[in-house]
Parts: sequence; C-alpha cells; structure tokens
Amino acid sequence: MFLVVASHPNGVLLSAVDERGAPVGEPRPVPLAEFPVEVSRLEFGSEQRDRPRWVWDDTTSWYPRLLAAGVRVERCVDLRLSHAILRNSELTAMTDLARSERNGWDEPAPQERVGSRDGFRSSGEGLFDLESEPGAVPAATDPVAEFRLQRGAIAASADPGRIGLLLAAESAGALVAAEMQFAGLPWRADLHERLLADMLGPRPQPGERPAKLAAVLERVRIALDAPDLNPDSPADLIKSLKRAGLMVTTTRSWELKKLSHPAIEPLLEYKKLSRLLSANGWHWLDTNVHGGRFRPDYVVGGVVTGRWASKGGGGALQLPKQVRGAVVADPGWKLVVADASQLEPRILAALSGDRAMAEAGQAKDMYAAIVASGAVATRDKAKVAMLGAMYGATTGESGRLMPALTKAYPRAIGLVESAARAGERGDIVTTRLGRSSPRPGGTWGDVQAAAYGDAATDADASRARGQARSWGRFTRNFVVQGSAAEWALCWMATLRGSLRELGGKAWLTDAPHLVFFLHDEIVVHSPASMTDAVVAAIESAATEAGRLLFGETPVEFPLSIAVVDSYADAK
DNA sequence: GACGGCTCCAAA
DNA sequence: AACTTTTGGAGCCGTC
Repeated sequence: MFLVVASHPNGVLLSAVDERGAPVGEPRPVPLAEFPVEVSRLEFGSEQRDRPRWVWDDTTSWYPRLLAAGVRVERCVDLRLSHAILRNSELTAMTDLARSERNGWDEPAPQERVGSRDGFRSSGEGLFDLESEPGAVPAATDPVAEFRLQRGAIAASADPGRIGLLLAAESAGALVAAEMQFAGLPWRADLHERLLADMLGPRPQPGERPAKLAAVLERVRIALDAPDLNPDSPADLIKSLKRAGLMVTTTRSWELKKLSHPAIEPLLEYKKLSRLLSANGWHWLDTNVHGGRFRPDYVVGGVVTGRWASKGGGGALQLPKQVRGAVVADPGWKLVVADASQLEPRILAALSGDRAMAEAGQAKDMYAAIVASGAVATRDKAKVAMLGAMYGATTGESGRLMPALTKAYPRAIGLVESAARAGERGDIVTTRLGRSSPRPGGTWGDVQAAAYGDAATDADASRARGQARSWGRFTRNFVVQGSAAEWALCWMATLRGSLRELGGKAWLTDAPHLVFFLHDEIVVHSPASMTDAVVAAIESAATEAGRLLFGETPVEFPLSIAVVDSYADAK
C-alpha cells in the first residue's frame, strides 16, 4: 500500500493508492498537528508487510519534521528524485512521463530555510507551508497524478526491475540523508580548538592573522625581500617570486615544491596553514558545529552521476584528514568506519562481464591481482592504468599502459571505450540500474556542426574535436562512477534496514545509526557493545549490494572496516 | 557594492 | 612524475 502525502488547507491529505497509483478509498485529511502521530501509528501498528510506503514530493520537505517529532518511516517514494531519473533514463525514454512537457516536477526541490541545519523547519505553525510563498515554487502539481505517471513509466520501461531498484535505492538514500543530518556527526569542538591552537596559535581577533600564520608569513616576506607581499594574491606572489629570480608561472604547491629557495619552505607552510584556517578554522567551527554535532546538508542525486553533493555546512565533501581528530565517538560509543576498497575498478569488472578482470576483482587487492595476471609490471602501474581507463587519460604513463590493459581486458576496456565514443557523438550513456547521462548542452551541437560546415577552419575542427573528446571522457567516467554510486546507495539502504533491526524499538540515535557517507565510505555511530553486529551488518550489506546490482558475479566488494574512537584512527 | 570568472586546494 | 573524472568553498580581481 502506498500513502500519498499532500499539503492541504487544514493540514495534510493522505490518499491511499495501489501499486499502479489507483485510489483505494477516499482521501483522508489529517490536521497538521496530528500528522506525526498518524505516521507513527501506521508505522508501528502494522506488521512489516502492511506498513505503508509514504509517497511525497520531497523527502527534505517532510521527513526532517517527522524526525524532529520522534518518528521514523521505513520506506518512501521521493517523487522529485524519481521524476528526475525517469525523465532522463534511456530505459523510460518512450514513456508518457519522459515525453511530457517539463513541469514543476522538473524544478529543483524547494530550498530548506533557516534552521535546516538542525533538521528543523524554521517556524512552528508553517510546518508544511513551503508552497505558500507566492512565486517561490512552481504551481504544486498533484502528487497522486505524478505517482500514477511514474508507476506507468516503470511498468512500461525496458527493464522495470532495474529502474525500480534504482528508484527505491534513491528514495531510501533520501531517508538516510535526512536521518544522518538529524543525528549529526559527533564532533568534539574542544579537540578541534586544541588542534587549531597547536597549528595556528591562539584564536586571533577578527581580521587578524593567527600568530603562527603571521610568523611564517614574515619569514616568506624576508626571504623574498617583499615586506608588503600579499601571499593570498597569486599575481602578487608570482611577481615577488620572479623578482627573487624564480621563474614561475603558477603558485600551485606542487609546482613550488620543485624549486630550491629559502622562501619556498615557509611559503608552502603558509599555504597549508592558511588553507586550514579558511576551510576548517574557527569560523567553520562556529558556524557548523553545534551541540557536539556536525550536520552537513547532503544533496541526494546532487551530482549528474548520481553521487551525492553537499551544500552549506562547509561542504561535507572534504573533511580534510587534518581535522578528523575532532570526530570522536560519544563516551561508551564507537565509530565504525567502512570503505569499499577499489570500488570503481571492481564495478567496471562486474559491469563489463570481462572474465579476466572479474577474476582479478575476486582478490582483496585487485591491483596486485592485475599484476599477477601479467597485464602490467607493477602495482603502481596497475592502479594508474585502471584510473586512466576510467578517466580517459591519453598521455603520460597512464596513456602508454592502455594498449597492454586493452589486450588483457578487452571487454572491460571496450565498455569504457564505447561509452567514450557515445559521448563524442553526443549520445547518452546509462548506468547499471538505468541512470542516463545528460545530453551535451549549450553550444556543443553548434560547435560540432561548425566543424563540418563549408566554412570550417582548422581551428573549428580542432575545437570541435577537443570538445567532443572532453564530453567523451565525461560519459566514459559516467557509467563507472554512476554505477558505483548505485552500488553505494544499495549498500547504504540495505545497511539502514539491518541497523533498524539491530536497534529494535530504540530510537534512531539510541542505537547504531549512520552518521556519515562519502561516495564509497560510511561511518556508523554505535554503542561499543554492539560493534561486532554492526561490522557484520556492514559486510553483509556490501555483499547484498553486489547481488542487487549484478546478480551472480565473481567480483567481490571487500571492505576495510575499522572500529575506532576517533575518525583520525581509521586507516 | 554585487557579481562572475579565475586560481587554488580539498575529497572520492 | 604527471594526468584524466565528479564535486564545494575561499579569496582575489575585474566589470558592471
């Protein structure tokens, strides 16, 4: 049974529908204040198979409030995320949904307001009133009608099983994202402060440089004889370096490292400290860590490939190793940190069905197995060659290794090569479960057409070629990165279910729960007494993810798992 | 003063 | 040793 949730003048309208979206009985209004209680009643009063699947426009609009009221749901359908996939997927290209005019469902989700960082809506009575701001959001479209359209598209698709799994995983991901934001990543502000003090000196007055940063800058200025140097201005820095006899055209750290001059060592130190200050300094700490928790805004499906993005919160995409020491489990709790080893090459092996590569993909260390098979000479070469295959490198060592890799793994390399060719033609490519790449936009077609026109110059042709190859590198990577993102979603969605069972009747944050996710890595915050069970759940979820995506495949998806107090101690 | 482009660095 | 993918964010700097 599906229960469609919609805003209603007097609260919420609940419409029961069947798996095709056909109404079952009359829609039922529920006063806003009673909505969480009603959800709770239906979730907990039912056997698992009778629990409703909640259908709503955006998980971000409904679920944080439910969590704040102490209510979790087991399953949902996020209509907007699903719509985006169905709109673009090659598997549903011929359906009514994909052929319909663009509408409100193609618009981005309404922005969260003040306070979203804490998983709460800003105002008390305006709980679900996002659409009430005139002009802020396109006219609300009937979620029941949209659900019916989506179910029709799935049923009519070339592979309902794959696309259905993808939509289920995407929606489960939306629940996980809301729950992780609600729970937050344990963050010890005191340890973070200590780390900053050690590296930068005491917290400075606003507008002042921290003492250690100022000191190291002074050494740079003396070494370059440039008392007024602004080290944050690349132009100014290059000018001063040139005056000191260093012929540089860029101020990138790895370029500067090659130089030998008394100014270089303090300059690199300045860059490192300056980065720490601006990215994860006191200001970041003050704005992003509250009550011992860091709560990034995860944006499910925020990346074209299906990876998650993050917004505000300083960006969760990079928690530099430097500050991970501040991520510490609560007393009596542990962090269980797990990451999928060499995920993308394994995905490629399973995706392509290349027997030789799949055999290498059975090993704990896939790169070592590639060496053992005789394809390349060293582990470093194996790694660089695989990365080159997935990213489309043409030059350097990586480019030189491609022929050997192609010889050893013709089907696997054939898969990424054909994805690249598709992109160069302007065609779309599709992941394992059915997420398709966008078509090249903007002036792409014009530039390509210009190269074939009568008036085409060499410059036109070379510009078109470069642009086509660039898009080909994107589509090449899309199939692997996107399929890996699907594996990770299935892994996490499965794990979420196992952790719910482990927790029994305990509330989300009183039992093992997910607190962080980044592409191929997860962190679970768990009572110390339960970590063995958590580790087992994480491992079996990884096996299940492989099975869901690929069925029977020889490829293994091994994890490296650490049970630690501090994130800094993982790997 | 706002805004966009650019450079640099961080993550996978 | 460099070099290819997807991102977010800070700061600088020129333009409007």
